[in-house]
Amino acid sequence: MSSDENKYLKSYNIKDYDIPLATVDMSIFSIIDGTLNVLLIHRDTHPEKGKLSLPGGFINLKEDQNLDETAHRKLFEKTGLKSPYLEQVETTGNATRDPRGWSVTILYFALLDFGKVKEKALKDSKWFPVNKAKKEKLAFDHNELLEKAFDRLKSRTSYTALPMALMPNLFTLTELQTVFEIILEKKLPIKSFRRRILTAEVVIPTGESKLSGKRNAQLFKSKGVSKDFYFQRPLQV
Amino acid sequence: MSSDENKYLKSYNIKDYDIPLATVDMSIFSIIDGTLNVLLIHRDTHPEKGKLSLPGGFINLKEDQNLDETAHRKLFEKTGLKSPYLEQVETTGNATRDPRGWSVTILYFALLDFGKVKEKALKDSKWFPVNKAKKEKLAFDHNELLEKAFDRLKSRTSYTALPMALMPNLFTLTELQTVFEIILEKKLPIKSFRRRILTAEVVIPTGESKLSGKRNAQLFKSKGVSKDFYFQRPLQV
DNA sequence: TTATATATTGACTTAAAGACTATATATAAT
DNA sequence: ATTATATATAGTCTTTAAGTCAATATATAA
Repeated sequence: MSSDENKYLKSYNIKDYDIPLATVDMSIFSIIDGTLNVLLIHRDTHPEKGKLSLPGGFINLKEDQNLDETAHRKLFEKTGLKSPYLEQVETTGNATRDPRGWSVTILYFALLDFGKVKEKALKDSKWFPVNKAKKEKLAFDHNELLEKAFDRLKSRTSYTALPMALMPNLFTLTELQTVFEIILEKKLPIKSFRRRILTAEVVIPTGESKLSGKRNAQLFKSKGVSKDFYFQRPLQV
Repeated sequence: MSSDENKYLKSYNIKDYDIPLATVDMSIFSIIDGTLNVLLIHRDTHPEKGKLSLPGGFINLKEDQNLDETAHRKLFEKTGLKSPYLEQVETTGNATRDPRGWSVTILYFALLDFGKVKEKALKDSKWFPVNKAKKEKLAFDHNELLEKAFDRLKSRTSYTALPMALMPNLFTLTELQTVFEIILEKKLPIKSFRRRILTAEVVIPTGESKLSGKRNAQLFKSKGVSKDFYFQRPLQV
């Protein structure tokens, strides 16, 4: 680095400039009782005090090395989970979304198995079925953010195996299909779904089958959920 | 708004907090002489003075109402164009990418017809073939940003008609196919490509055909490039 | 008039999804 | 034990859009 640049950096003070607020917000999804749920926070500080919002907050410049760490930190605070599926959705920034001024938020969504959630009884947070959450008047522009996150999840579900990240360690293909159907809000053809999952080899048969119901079903486990795996064709619309 | 919240907002001063820098960077692509090019800037200010970088910069809290406006403003400054195709790619934020401190950048890519570029002779900016740009040592983490933008363009090209945004007003199907091939870095089957474009009706025949070469080819114009149009199936890999 | 290059179309093949039917196997009722 | 019932699982035909390959059309140039 040149001494010239060094001089510049020494005299540089970020607070001499007008810059926007920057936050990370997230839609944390899980399946509870056959319904897609999202975690909402009851805000007990200004602004928008008293309203429900998506979990999120400021980047901690000391603790967070990067944005994903901010997201993971928030996620851990609210769920006690270290490594659920996490994906960045979109960044929204404008002059009006926050009464404190120009504000930018980086939106993530997370998928997790509700059975693994540690912090089930945090007083300020609560799981809402997505359809109910959509009807609430959320803080800031969080209704739009929730919609964007859900749309992204829905879209991904039509050509990836992401919903596996919502499943418990062991699951049947019927259970997996049901979760796909919950997200897509429509029924899928059984044979087609099974063939798709099986030929893609995104799932490992445990042999150790069996479960509830009438005829027992084979139990599978996920081979790992990757952002980069795509089925050859999307599900028909 | 409660008077309580009013009081909070009055006492709120963003400069009391540690917040990251926020910038918008963009990969502006166009086709020049049968090659995919990207616009780079010769930096004449600190930091990273003297290096090449993607165009971009700070959000202007006074002028820009939202992030897309920031991106459009930058784009206009560098190309003189008001409405090329613009799409947000991803946001990168960490403690190390900018020597001034924790920094967040929202990455966009733009596609435009080079023939429409007004500002062809800006002294600080220059078009580079993407393959050459990749080999340059760009400022900050802009090599990674360029790669992300290009990867996104490539991916989109396999299941959308986005590359139409790179075409002049009138073009033949062969010319369009060539642009797809340039981006995908591989040949495509002719018959298949034409059928795909034609049955999707993303293009309007002008009747007024004719052009260079041996046998004359029909001229088409774009029906408009939409982020939300998807072919039923992606191109085979 | 013929050669050549590029444009354009016809028609067969392939792959993965959808649709429908048949079979298998568990529990519960008789 | 036998039968009924529900769910799991597999077989197979159809459909659709892409890939493949070959044939035809129409400019320009020799």
